[in-house]
Amino acid sequence: MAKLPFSFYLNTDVNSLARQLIGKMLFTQIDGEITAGIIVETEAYAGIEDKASHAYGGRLTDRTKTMYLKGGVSYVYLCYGIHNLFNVVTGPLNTPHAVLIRGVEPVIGTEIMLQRRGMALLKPNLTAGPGALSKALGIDRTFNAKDLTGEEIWIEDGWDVDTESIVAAPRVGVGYAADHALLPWRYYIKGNRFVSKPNS
DNA sequence: GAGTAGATCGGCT
DNA sequence: GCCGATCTACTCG
Repeated sequence: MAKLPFSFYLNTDVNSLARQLIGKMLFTQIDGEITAGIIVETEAYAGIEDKASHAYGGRLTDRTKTMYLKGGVSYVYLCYGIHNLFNVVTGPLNTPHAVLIRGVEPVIGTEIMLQRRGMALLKPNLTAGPGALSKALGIDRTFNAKDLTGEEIWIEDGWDVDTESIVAAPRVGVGYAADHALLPWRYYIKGNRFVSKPNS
């Protein structure tokens, strides 16, 4: 097992990258406690031309400026005032492409994840859904703009998922994006229990 | 099990 | 002021 190299994140094709991230292992280390899970669901957000993206039309604010960074850092932002959503920034500098991680399957530190979520039993909803997985892995806004090859959060190779097990479907919760809402830019492992609810 | 409301921050119209 | 890349708790059947 080795961390994915910096060059992995510089791919300019977000959709290709979103698909490649399926089956990878996402790690966090907080106060010496390591938790990790296999990525089973992602969504691609393609820069300034994607109406569902925060960077649509070149929008640049304190929050979204992270997306304009060089690939290989995290973009964590607050949604609905409550949930921290974790994205992987990809592509070269000033190309605001990002991949939203929507679901992981717990592998390492399951006890710690349960504790963070205040749950007693391991159920799929521990880490199914972007808000849920962030909380389980201990990701909050202090992880924004972190180097994904560092010591606090990183990604390694995980499962070998064959192409036929990866399904492409429309993205979730972006109905407002009009003609871009139906693009099949959501990817997930067919039949996996930790894929978020709507659809699957 | 399905449907609805509440939580609560950043960025628009 | 309203709505969003959401989740949970609470109601009613």
